[in-house]
Amino acid sequence: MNDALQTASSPRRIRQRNEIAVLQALHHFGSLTRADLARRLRVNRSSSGHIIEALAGDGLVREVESAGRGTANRAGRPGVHLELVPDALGFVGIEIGVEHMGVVEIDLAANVVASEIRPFAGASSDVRVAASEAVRLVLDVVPPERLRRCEGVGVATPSQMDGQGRVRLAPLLGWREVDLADLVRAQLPVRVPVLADNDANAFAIGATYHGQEPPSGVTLFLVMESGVGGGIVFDGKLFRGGNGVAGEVGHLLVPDTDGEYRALERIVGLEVLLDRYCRLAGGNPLLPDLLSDVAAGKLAALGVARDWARALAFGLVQACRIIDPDRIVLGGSVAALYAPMAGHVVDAMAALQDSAFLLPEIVVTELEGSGPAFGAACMMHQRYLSLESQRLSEAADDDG
Amino acid sequence: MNDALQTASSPRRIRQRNEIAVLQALHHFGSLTRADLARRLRVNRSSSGHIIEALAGDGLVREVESAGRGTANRAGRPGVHLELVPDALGFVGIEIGVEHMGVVEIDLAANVVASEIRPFAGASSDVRVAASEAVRLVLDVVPPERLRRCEGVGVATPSQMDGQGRVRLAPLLGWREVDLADLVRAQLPVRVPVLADNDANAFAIGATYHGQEPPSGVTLFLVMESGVGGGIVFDGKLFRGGNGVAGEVGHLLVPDTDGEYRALERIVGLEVLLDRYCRLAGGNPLLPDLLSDVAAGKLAALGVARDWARALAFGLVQACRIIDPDRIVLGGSVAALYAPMAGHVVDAMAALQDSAFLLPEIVVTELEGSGPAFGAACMMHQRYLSLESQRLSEAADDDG
DNA sequence: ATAATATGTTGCACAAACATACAATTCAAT
DNA sequence: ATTGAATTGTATGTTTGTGCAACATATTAT
Repeated sequence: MNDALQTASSPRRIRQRNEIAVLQALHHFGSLTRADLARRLRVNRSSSGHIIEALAGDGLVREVESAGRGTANRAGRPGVHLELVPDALGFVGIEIGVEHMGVVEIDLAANVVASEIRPFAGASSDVRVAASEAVRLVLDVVPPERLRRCEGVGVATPSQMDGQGRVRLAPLLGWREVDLADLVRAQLPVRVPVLADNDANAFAIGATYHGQEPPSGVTLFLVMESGVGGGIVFDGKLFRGGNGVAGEVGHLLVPDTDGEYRALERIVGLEVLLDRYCRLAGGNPLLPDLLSDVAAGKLAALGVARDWARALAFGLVQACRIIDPDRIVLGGSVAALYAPMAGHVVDAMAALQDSAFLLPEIVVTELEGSGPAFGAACMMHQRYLSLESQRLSEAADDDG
Repeated sequence: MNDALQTASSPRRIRQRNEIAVLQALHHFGSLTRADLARRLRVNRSSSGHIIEALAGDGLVREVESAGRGTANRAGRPGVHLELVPDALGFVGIEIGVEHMGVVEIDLAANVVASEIRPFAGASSDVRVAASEAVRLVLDVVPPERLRRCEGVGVATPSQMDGQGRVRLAPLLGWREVDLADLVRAQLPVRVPVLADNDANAFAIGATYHGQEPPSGVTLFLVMESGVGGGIVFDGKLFRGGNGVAGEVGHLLVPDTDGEYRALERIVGLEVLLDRYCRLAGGNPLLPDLLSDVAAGKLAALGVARDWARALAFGLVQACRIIDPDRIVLGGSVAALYAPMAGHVVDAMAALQDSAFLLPEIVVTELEGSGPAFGAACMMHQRYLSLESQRLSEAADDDG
């Protein structure tokens, strides 16, 4: 992060780089032959073989047993397909939320191997308590032998982080200026890299990890619950901004129905939404009620939903002018309202912006288990596949 | 741009990479010794020497004659300072504007060696005419022997570009779907890389090039004239967005004094600003008139300026929520209004945003000559110092 | 003057990729 | 069925570029 500009190559770091490129390629494309890899990485076939040999020796890569005969439709000797060894390594993600705490463990192939969610009174807990609770949950979920293979622990919290992963301010948890990663690291029985990040950022990375396509372009990610968080993913990597708080779409100023400007999350957030519907329709509706009423075409529900759509559209248009995403991904429980209102949102966006601009594709993700925890694990997975830790740590740093 | 993810290293490409790292370091820090470079690039002193030897052989780097005795305040043999050979190479930037056309030539040290601005009826000219006019201007300004050393030509226009440098739409020039770079390339008598880009983007890169500090963080750049363009620079590189139209701050929706929201550039743009002042104060004021009236404390002028400041602040706050810049740079003639209104803008921003967010530093640049043309030249300079062209082109591409 | 410290250069070793050749394996055509 | 073309994986030797250690050099401090 600090030497973003000038990176020099050393004689054996070149191999490190190529091994990582192979791991990345295998991760994104599932299974490739040595010759495929040689073409893709622009190296000689023999070099590809050497690199694979080293990775196989480390147990990270293996040959696919019987790849099926479907591949051999071309003349020439068919190549042997290679794949990552899923359980060679593991990565753990922790989400510390306001009401719950979640842990997800993924393997080298980014498959979820274990996960659990547990109630936790985050709003009234000290940071140290939260950290030790989180570590206990990890130890409960991840057996010791898999923990030994763990190559990274990520912690996601609803908080503003500085660039170095310290918590600057977490109003929902009542924390400020704490090195959460350090606390967790100290409690863990194994010595692994621990990083903390914003939950929306983690969620964003997790959402891009599902698809197997090699990440490219700019994706704006929104998590809509009580608040509205956001993250920007650029060519598969997080765009954090100068102070680590980029993508705060929920704090965009958007005109409300009364003409006043408010933060977007104070218009389209869960509580506000239900509160408004309650005022029109009475009762004590929950989100599923609103959704079914919208589906049933009830006027009050449609009115609330239309206002929601208009505010969301305004915020999205603003964000599009700044970062020009080619994809917007909506997550969180409130995102379920998008499906019936998609037409309204798109129409409102088109009406609000200059016709010369393109509208990005907008999709909704279904969030399973703990999205931020999964994302936090993915961030460590991504980190492992990008020139850190691993064998590079064997070189002793003796720089002042 | 396409292989953003997997890059592999070859055995002699490592040298290429290190040579570029040396050139970058010398560019950013002006003059360094071989030992300085070795430390900074984390290579051995002997390797540093070899790399310098090769670069000196190519005439790109030379030893500084007499560095003055100020350096030798430390024990030990003093190092020999090295510097880029400024006139070893050149880069040309062209701006094709609505009313004028500009050319700037810079050298390897990014110093301006030649520049000229010429009137040009861009709004009523065909693309081909514009391209050949631009090339003629280049040939007039850059003597043949320097053109032979040219390593890149950049073209900046007020237009939406796609990711590959094609003009998608240029309403001010009446163009659409043209490969401008290709047209210019075909007319040039020498074979050099030619790239086209948005003028605000070019301006942004040019503005970051002035300071000698190594670029880091996120900078939002605004050019305020009749319209308001913008660019985002992230660790010294442009953030273009998914479709190449990121940073369009001028199209942000901002509440006007009448409560309606409009595109920012339709509130703070030059013509609108003067028009409003005219309505209040009468006459036919120009920008300097408004500026001096503001300085003199005339109420009408102050009122217009305050409205301007409020709208600008709103737009900036919105942009900050999305990309979280640590620096905002204002350019263009209208930026002169910022200095007297800085307090108002900052206060308005602070009032509009959550107190948890930091306010970025806001500065104003003085624009000399043709900013976009200079920036376009800088973009080619930057490209040369970043793993393209140069000796890498000697490898024949035989990939399908 | 001598010691200490830092720089630049030189000779040698090593790592890793490249180039080429060759065996292996499949499809297509005679 | 046999041959030929195409493609993969591996083994040879070569080239390149860096790291390491030693040394001469140049300057400051004692």
